[in-house]
Amino acid sequence: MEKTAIEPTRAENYPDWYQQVVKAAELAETSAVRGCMVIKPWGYAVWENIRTGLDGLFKATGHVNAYFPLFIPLRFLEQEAEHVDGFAKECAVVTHHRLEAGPDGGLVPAGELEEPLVVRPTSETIIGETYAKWVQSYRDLPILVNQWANVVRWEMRTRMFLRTAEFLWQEGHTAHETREEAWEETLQMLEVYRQFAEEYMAMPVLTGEKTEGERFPGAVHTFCIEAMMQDRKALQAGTSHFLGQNFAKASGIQFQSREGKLEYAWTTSWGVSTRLIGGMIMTHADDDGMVMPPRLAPSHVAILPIIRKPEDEETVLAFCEKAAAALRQHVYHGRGVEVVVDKRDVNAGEKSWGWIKKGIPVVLEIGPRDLASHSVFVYRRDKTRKDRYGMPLEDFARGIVALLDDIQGNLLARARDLRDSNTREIDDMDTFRAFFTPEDKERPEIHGGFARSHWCGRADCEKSINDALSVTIRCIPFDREKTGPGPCIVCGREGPGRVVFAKAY
RNA sequence: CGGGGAGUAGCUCAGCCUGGUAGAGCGCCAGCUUUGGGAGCUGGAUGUCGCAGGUUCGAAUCCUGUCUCCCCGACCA
Repeated sequence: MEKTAIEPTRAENYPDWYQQVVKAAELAETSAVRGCMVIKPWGYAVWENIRTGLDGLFKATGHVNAYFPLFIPLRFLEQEAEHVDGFAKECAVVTHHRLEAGPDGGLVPAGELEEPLVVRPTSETIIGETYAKWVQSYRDLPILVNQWANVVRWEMRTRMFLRTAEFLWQEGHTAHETREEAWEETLQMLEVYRQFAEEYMAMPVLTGEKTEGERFPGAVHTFCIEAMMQDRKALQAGTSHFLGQNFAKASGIQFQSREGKLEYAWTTSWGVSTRLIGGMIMTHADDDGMVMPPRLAPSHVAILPIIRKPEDEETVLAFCEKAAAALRQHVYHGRGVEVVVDKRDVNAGEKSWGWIKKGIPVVLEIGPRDLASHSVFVYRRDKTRKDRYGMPLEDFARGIVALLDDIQGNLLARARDLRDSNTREIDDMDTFRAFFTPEDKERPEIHGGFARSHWCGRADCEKSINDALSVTIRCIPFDREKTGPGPCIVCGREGPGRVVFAKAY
């Protein structure tokens, strides 16, 4: 078997493989603070690209950015009962505003606050308070604001990018005059997420609604994009919430309507987080490390000068710079093609494996022999190292945008194949149970996937499956009705159509 | 927060059961060799053995506490 850059491989130990990829690709590392990670430059650049891409889509749909406080007065959180229940158990609370020298030389908190402040786990309440002031009349609506921020949820169990105590995200908060308008907004933003996931991340997603049990605390309806990872588990990659008038009532967002009556606004909220990076890793990375979809890759092309004799150095480097300059003239989806010429004085193998592990879409090797033929030696990250080929620089440069698009398309197609080939319609409990049970319980192999089965709509049936198999309903697809009615996989009562069951992150 | 595993050189880990004052491989540094690709040889540097107490003449090793990481569970983006 070929030696892989990442050990263990996905098949050997998926969770461990994931950790090793994060490390080997230099995306992030653990920090001195429990549950919090340091996002390293290569990983942060991915987040910057996610932000730029999404921000453009938000602006295109009429949204603007603003910033609200990190600290939320405790009483704000208390205003919406379900919301409190949902977040109370994972809040970091600030109770003091000063440090004083303690008896044994250390520092101790002093100056207790009259009212504790909660580090935002999400901002519905503080933004609601603000909107209440902004909104007087129907003329003040809609409010279409997004915030790029960090939030803190004191999680019991953390995992790099997928669940950390502090994470970066985007939260959109909108207020509308009518139910219909808020409803449309909720679905519009879900569609933005779907488009972003598929077109930018090359990560195919299902769209649909969450069941009551999986709903955002305080929301009336929660919609989601749901992706399948390479271990066939589901990842909730983004959510869009229709909040009805719940938060408007809690925060007092009222306005005088066209008829002169005082009414509560209809609000929505929607968000995606640095978890998307975890999704990208588990969708595309392989046993040699990260595989970056070109549209979000920090850099597109790494050029490795192959210098064997000192006298070749000058001419080879000059040709590498020439190649880089030629590539940089091309524009890839609104962004100049980004090229790194890796002149580091480390050995060639380590250098090229370094870029493979980082997942850069294309590696060019350029040595003395290429100078004469004016050509480059090309490796693309979505193919094997055996598929490398040489070609004239001019042709390569002319085709770079098409090449990146081809890689992007390949990654999406590959991910879609994996998902589709591991999605099954299942109509009886024995098959369902077998689908979600590993053959080797001591060392569970990769198994399961998405099961499209009938469900009667009762929380009891959902819960019994979760209790027995750790499988949950990931989403109720919008096209559910198309599959026709059928008997619930658990109780046999008729339901209106199939829903998607899976193990989840 | 419950169960399991682990923290020893930059990295991966051995040593711990049966206490005697720290090792290997990789990486790093130097020299030579090699030269279309994760190189070879020779030499060298590197550790308050996670942290704090305790037992002991003596602790990486035994005991207690504590912190962190990983896996499973409950909870969650």
